[in-house]
Amino acid sequence: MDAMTTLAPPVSTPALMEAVAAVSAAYFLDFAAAAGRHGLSSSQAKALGVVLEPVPMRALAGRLGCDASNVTGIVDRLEGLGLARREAAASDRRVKIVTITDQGHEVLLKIRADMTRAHRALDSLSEEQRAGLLTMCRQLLPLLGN
Amino acid sequence: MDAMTTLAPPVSTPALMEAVAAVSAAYFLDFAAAAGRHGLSSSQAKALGVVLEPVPMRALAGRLGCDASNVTGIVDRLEGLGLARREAAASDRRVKIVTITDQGHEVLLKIRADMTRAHRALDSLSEEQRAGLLTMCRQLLPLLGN
DNA sequence: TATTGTTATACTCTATAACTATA
DNA sequence: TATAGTTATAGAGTATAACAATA
Repeated sequence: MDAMTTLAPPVSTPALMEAVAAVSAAYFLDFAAAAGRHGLSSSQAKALGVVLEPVPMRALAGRLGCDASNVTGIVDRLEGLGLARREAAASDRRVKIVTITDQGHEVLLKIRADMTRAHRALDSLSEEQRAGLLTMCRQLLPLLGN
Repeated sequence: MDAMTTLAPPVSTPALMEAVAAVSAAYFLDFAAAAGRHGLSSSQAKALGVVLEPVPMRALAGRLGCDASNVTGIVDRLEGLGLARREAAASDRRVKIVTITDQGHEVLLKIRADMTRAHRALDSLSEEQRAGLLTMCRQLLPLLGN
């Protein structure tokens, strides 16, 4: 039994949610700003990260958490910028596979390298928030079958 | 200087970024879904959370990470739903203060309660979501000083 | 019949620029 | 002159519904 365990009491759910919200908000704003500096919307940049591995349009919608009809426009614009491309699937001719291009890969790496504020956001968490995240991880692990 | 501080030093690593990205994506999708169930967009719900304390329009824009011109429409819709209201500032007649209403407070609490339930409903997670959470916990735990 | 991707439609979010009323 | 909020505009994201091609 270490000191951390004794110091991390049953953290209230609100405190835990605050910690996650604080980190998430900082991360999202940072991500959107970094994408914008490289001429992409956050949705486009997020999609670019998903298609690092070739993904069907439908599955991409699932990963982005939006309806399939939206993916058409998002991939249209990425394709127009030369950052991704559609390819026909061999097994099912209804399916189109989205793949990142070399140029897209370069842009994605630049965006990720640009993200630094999220680091500082996590560093600047209050001790209660930090304890909340720690407790969350400890509670989730056994529930996830670990 | 207490034990918590020594045990949880500031950390900045690529693994940490991945963990933050995973938790942020999960949180955002959860938040947007919970807001939608109560008839609000994620921007509207986020704004509602900010104005728990009265906030000038300009400051609200800063907190939302968007241009001030957008806040007009967002608050218009919240006001139309009876969830927030504008009030004149006493010190500066150019300024309008946005405040949450009792009804808005109720809706916000329902949304947040909804998220807590969603986070706890691990059984309903997809395999992909489950894997993402597991990875996040494993990466975040040691970096938090455990 | 069911599924994949697309299109059409309508609403919201977003930034830019111009406007007003205050300071 | 500078600032707070609004309006006008245009581009992008979003869901719903309907459609053609394919399974």
